[in-house]
Order: sequence, then C-alpha cells, then structure tokens
Amino acid sequence: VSRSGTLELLVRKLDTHLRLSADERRAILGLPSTVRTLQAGQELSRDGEQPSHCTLVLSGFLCRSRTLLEGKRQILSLHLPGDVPDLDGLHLKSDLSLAALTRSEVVLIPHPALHELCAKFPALAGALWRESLADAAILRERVVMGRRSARARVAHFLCELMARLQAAGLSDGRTGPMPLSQIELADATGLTNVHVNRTLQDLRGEKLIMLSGAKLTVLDWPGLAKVGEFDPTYLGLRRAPSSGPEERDAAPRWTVSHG
Amino acid sequence: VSRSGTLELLVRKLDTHLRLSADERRAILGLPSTVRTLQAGQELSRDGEQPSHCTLVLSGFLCRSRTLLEGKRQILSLHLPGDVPDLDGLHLKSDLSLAALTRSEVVLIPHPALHELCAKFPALAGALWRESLADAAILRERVVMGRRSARARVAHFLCELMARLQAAGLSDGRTGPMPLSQIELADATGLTNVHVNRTLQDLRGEKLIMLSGAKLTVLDWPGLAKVGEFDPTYLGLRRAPSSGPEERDAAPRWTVSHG
DNA sequence: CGCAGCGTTGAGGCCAATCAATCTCAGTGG
DNA sequence: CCACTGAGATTGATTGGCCTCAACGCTGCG
Repeated sequence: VSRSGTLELLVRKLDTHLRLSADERRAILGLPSTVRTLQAGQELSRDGEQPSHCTLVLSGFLCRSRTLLEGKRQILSLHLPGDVPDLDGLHLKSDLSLAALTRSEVVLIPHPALHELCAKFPALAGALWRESLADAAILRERVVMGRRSARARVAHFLCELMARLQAAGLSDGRTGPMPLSQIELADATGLTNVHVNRTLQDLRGEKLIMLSGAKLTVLDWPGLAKVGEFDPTYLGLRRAPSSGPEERDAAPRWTVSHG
Repeated sequence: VSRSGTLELLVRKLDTHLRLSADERRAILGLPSTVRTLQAGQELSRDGEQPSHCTLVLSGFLCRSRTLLEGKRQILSLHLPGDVPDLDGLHLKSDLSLAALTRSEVVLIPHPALHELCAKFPALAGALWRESLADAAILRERVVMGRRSARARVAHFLCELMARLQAAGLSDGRTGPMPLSQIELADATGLTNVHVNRTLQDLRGEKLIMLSGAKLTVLDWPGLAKVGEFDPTYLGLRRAPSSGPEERDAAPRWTVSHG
C-alpha cells in the first residue's frame, strides 16, 4: 500500500515546530498510506460519514464546508499541501464535508495507525494536537472577521491565503495561486458573490491587488494588510520551506514563532 | 499546594467519553493544583501573556475574548464548570484574554505537570485533545451562525447555553442561569446591545423564552431551536451528570454520542 | 442626592442582500 | 466555422436588516 516519499511532507510539517528524532521520523515514514487523486469539485467525505482515515494533502487545494438549510454553503477552512484537514476525525466525528477545490493528490492514513503512533510517541501526539489547535486559531480569526466589513473580510482572506501559500513554499509572498472562484470566495467570507465582485473591484481599483484567472498578485502588502486588519501572529508560521533569496520591501517576511 | 476534591471535576469530565483506569484517575487527582477565586470581571490572563498553567473551572462562568481595534470586544467562547478554557495554551500561545463573567472559582494546573501526564498516559492526552476539538466544533458553529439573522444568532446562543448548562448539571433543560448582560451577549453574538435588546423582546413576545435578571427559562424548546437552527450534535454531549428524574416534553433529552 | 451601569425606546442612515440582466469565455457539437 | 450552452464575472436598481446616535427610565450604591 505504501509508496515512498509521499509522507515526507508530513515529516517536514511536524518538524517545523518540533525537532523530530530519527525514530519518530522513521515511524512517520513507515505509516501505511494510500495515494489518491481527486478531480476538482470531488468530495472525499460527506456530511454524516464516519471516516476511518486521515487525509494529508500532497498537491492541490481542498476545503471543508457545510451546507446550510437554505441551500447556501459555508466554507469553513481551506487546506494547502502539507495540511491534514480531517485531523479532528481522529477523536471526533465531524459534520463537515471535505472536497477538492482543484485537481488534487492526497494520502490516506488509517486512524488505527495514527493512534498507535500517538501512543508510542507522545511528542508526535503533541505535534499533531498542535496542528489541530492551529486550525482552531484560524477559525477564531474567522469569527472575529465576521463582524468586519466586506472589504476587510475579503482583504483578510487574501492576506491569509498569501501567508499560508508562502509558508507552504507555493508563493514568493507577492504572487500565488488563488484557487477559489468568486462564488466560492463568497461562501468562504459569508458574502454574496455579487458583493464579493464589487469588493474585489474596489481592491483592484485601489491598486492593492491584481486578480485574474486563478492568479493573485499583491501589489501593496501593507495596504492590503491594513484594510484586512491582518496580523499573521495567529497563524503561528515559522519559516517558508523554500523562500527565494529575493526580498522586496512589499513582501512579508514574518518569522513568527511561539509555543 | 494541592487540595483534595478539586480535581474530581476533571476526572468526571474526561470519564464521560473515555473510561478511565484506576491509574489514570489517580494520576489526574495527583496533579499539583492551586485554587483561586475570581471576582466578576476579573481577568485571569491578558492578551499577550504566556501562561504557565491551565485553568479548570470549578464554579462560576468565564469567557475568552478579544478586543478589536475600534475598542469593541468579541467574546469567543463561554466556559462552564468542568471546562478547561485555556487548554490550547499547552501547545500554542493564544492572543485571547480569559476573564470571569461572574464570581468564580478555578484551579490552576501547571503546564509541565500536564505534559508529563500526557507523556505517561497517551489515552489521557487523547482525551484532552478531544476536549480542545470540542471547543473548535463550537467555534465552527459560531462561524456558521455569523451568516444568520440576529434572531437566529441570539436564539442559537441561548440554545447552546441551555444545552451545556444541562450537560454540566446546572440546569434541568428548561431553566438555568444566564450569566451574560445584554452588552456581553452582544459581544458574543456580534450584534449591538441595542439590537440584542430588540431581538430578546421578539423572542419574549413569541413566548419562546423568559429572561429577567440572570435567569433564563425556555418556554418553547422546539420553537427556540427552530428559530436558532440549533442541532446539538456538534456539542458531542453525552449525559448530564445529575439529571433530575423529571422529564417534561418541552425539555431536551439528547444523548448524542460519538467518537 | 447624584452617579454609574444596564435596559429600553425612537429616528435616521448605511452596508450588504436581493433580484435581474448582460457579458465573457471556454467547451461542444453540428 | 458558427450556433448553442453553461458557468463565472460584471453591472444596475431596489430593499431591508442592523448600526448609529440619541434620549430616557430604572436600580443599586457611595
């Protein structure tokens, strides 16, 4: 079942905050795993199901969402390569559905194997726990943003996206992929697609961003961060795995750490 | 430092979802602990501090909140006896402040002792992890509620409060303490105190609730749950520790379980 | 008494939702 | 090559829910 190299991403992720021992590293790489490819829009797990595995994103973008009574959709979280979106499934059944926003590759890791890993290496359990807490911190930020204006919400979302892209090595901090359509962006920010459109035009008009197709460029980082009241502290980022040597003034170069 | 009996509440909480062994029970009860009394409004930890202990609520009500730029306050979570509000502090520094809503009693447990406990008893680490995931589930619900109307938000908040009160043995499911002022309720729901007032009058006018002073009575549970689109599944409640024998039709009697 | 905090009520304004049309553009098939 | 289709993006007009800014009543308290 296992293929070589696919779990390397998980090792790197956990190694960011906690220095892994050789034993721990081996244990992670030895986890049973199944690689799976998802088409854009494909659902990996539905609303009420009880999954028996966790999902590690290898490439592409996934999101967890919930469908409201009136048919609207709320996107709760966005997940990049290196993330484990359904980590909470280890201990809780969740009422969210997990779906691919773009064509994606994921690795499925059975729950029992992860439970054994946690029992054998308490430090790894702590590291995984920490990851789920980081998700919760993002959620808290989203609750706070729910009170702010549409401009702030959209700007904040874009800031967070860029910051996480950079931390994942998928962006230089100024330009990167923007995997959401305006409709999906509306589902994520709690706005209407119509209003998201107008808001994006605002931000474009003020020369804060460029956004066309699936590519986002931040023209004025301080300006955008100010509009979105964005303070990256809550993300707990530490270091971009592969940061270019180039450092422009406009590009964020946070090295927040804590714990 | 340690006093007998104070940690019993934590044992009961963790024992709800995971059957504890005698060893585990002893280990918890043997944790070093300091009892502290808080006045209403008193802050236990401020915004940027790095606390060195976790807090177990013995009696009273606490909340975690954040102050926004414009001076407004956002209440992120409400905590009842048996809760550990700052459990995430074990692995992450958080930018929230923890304060008492009413006169309260808490127990402080040093982080190092909890880390040792987790290392020695992986099952307990899992149980604590689970608790923090339950907090995250409540947060997710709050994000979703951010899109709904003021009526729905307030109704939902009251439903959640009653459900958690009952699970903590502080309510029979129909009547219970309501520790928030209208201003604080506004901070929690993301509304204005003015609009909260009008909304409460709505709910009162429709004979859904009675609310005066610090006492809340739910007159029409199905009605209130419908207005708030409240589905208690996400709370993951299992059983009220001390539920009265009396069971009226209007009272909720969920026994949701999962995991 | 005077004060402060909370609850209540009224009038007016604004942001974002709603409804609805148009436009672009890629894909598809005749 | 072009008509057709459907999804996403864009624009305009209107509505409505909630905020803002006031003012006033109530209660407990120094």
